[in-house]
Amino acid sequence: MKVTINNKKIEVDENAILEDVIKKHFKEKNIVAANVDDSLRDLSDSVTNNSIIEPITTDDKDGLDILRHTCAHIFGHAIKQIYPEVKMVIGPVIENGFYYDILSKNPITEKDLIIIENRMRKLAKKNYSIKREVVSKDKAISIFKDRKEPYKIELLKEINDKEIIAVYHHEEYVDMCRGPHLTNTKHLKAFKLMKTSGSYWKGNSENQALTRIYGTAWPDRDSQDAYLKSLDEAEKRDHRLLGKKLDLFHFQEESPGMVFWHDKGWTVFNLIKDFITRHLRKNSYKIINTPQILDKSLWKKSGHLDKFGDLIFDVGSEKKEFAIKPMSCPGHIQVFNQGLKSYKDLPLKYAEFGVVHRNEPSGTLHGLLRIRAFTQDDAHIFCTSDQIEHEISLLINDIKSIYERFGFNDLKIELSTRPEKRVGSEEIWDKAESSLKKALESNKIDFTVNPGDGAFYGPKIDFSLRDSLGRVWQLGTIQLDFSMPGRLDASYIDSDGNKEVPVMIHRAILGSLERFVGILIEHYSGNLPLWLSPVQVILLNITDTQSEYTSSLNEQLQGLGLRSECDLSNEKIGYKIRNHAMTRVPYMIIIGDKELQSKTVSVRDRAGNDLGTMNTEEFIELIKKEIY
RNA sequence: GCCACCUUAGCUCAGUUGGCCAGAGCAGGGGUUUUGUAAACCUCAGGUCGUCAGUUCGAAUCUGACAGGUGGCUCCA
Repeated sequence: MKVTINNKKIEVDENAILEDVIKKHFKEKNIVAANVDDSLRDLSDSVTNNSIIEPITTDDKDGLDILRHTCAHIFGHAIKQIYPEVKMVIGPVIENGFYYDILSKNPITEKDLIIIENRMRKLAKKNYSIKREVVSKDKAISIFKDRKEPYKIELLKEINDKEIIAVYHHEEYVDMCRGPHLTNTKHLKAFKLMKTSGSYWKGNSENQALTRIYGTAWPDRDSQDAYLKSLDEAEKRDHRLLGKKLDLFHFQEESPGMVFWHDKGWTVFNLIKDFITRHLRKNSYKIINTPQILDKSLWKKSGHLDKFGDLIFDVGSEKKEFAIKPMSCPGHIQVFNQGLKSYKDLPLKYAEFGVVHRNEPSGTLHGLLRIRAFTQDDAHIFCTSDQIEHEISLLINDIKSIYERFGFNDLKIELSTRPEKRVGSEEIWDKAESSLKKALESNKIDFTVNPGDGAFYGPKIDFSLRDSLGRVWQLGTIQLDFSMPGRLDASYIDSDGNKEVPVMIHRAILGSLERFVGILIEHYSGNLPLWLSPVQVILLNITDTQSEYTSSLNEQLQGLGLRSECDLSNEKIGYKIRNHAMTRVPYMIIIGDKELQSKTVSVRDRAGNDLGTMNTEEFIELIKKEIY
């Protein structure tokens, strides 16, 4: 029998298994599986004639996934030894580790995690062999019947009769898996159970509630430590923590999911809002404002009440039933409907910093990132179907340049198509989806398609960005709507004098301004760029002798429109520097007798760099340059 | 909304198997100090231990309900 290894034909014994062949030809110790003719195989598999064999190590993505998958099995092995009555559900690999869903009568607490983890460690240290066995579907069902694992049987029932079913024997524990898996537990050197969570059978909240245990696993201790350290780093950047430390905003229980903005946070919020407003003015948007509360009949007509009624806050008044607006679009159509519109008026762009309220389930709330009242940088473009492609092209480029201004260059763009719950005919959806696709393609944009993820009224393009920690945030959205204008009686007169229904494009660039502030805080770890810093310069005197000069400099800077403050308190300079560096003020100016005499300033930045002594004019030039 | 966990001074946290007036650091007030590049010193004040109910001679500590929060799940127009 012959196989190809390293581009060389090699003679091997009949009945040889992959492990034997690989061990003979490769020195690496962390080989966990094999790639045979471009498919992953267990090392215990037999060698097939004329195949091309490559080793897979824990340094490979596939090898690491195999290690993590086996780690999930070891978790199963351990928990069944400790709690034999637990039912195993599924245990897939995820980013950085794995999880296992189980059904347990008793809650699994953090103490249990320690106990289970210790048992896993003990099992891994035994360096036992993991045995793969290929079985028929009936055999597999009987195995899991004996083991009293109803969920495994349910999963088996869904598997095609012809598919190969493998079970893996971990001493007395048996799990089912497509594989491949480690052949020995000796490769499991670094793993940790992280947390528990609730989950549902098949991810459906109507189904049986299960317990999910998350774990992480790595080829060695160092890479695990690096991962755990990166989690700590992310925690330090948490916008909720920094929001408190930097005095930006707070939440309190009388208004769950709604922000109390403090002056510094509100300054950042308004700087972002002003920036977007300038963009709107430059691009012929009309900036409007519509009521917070509208009669429920309007929401009924728009279709929102039927689809999203649970998330709408109700308000009663006398005999009328109102709803607090969860979106601005119906309001914008009311403005459009005032006065007769001609095709010459199109495209007509209405923008609003609309404050919307959505009664999100309590469990979903998360700082500024998921709240119940937020401000959208929302706009609706009324246009003809011929104008769609051009308008979408403009938007795509606007969105990209705005993200870049805030320091985000790594974008991800997705096209979402028709969902199950939707309004409008199939023809309308076909047309809508194809115009979005054309706009993306003509701009040579890389995008992925997200089938079934569109809004109920039309398909959409979503813009996500990656922050400095590599996390992805969905922000902007462009949504085509061929339904709502008609439902709410919007129309224009075309060039032939006929009444036509306009197309509406919903678009948001930053999405929720509140959420965007949260993302910015985490991206910059609180060190906002100079143009967004609530306080840009802090002036510090050394002793009382310089207070007057310090105050007059402060007034001078404020007069130029800079956000500066001074700290004349009776404290040592080191103390003042520390305090203001911790609140992330970009520039500190230190003024002592030397500076007073020579009419100069001594400049320091928040990172601790001493920028030396300079004239006030030089300093002003320096920061003006940085602001833009 | 679902599962688990958390809630002690403005903030960050101690508080031993239930036991006299609940502790610390920082922040805050008062004083001393007039200070040169990331925390000067002294002193004072701060809390119905998330809320309500229960067990107990006695509850921050044990039990239950509720509220808010945290991590996920579901959801996210």
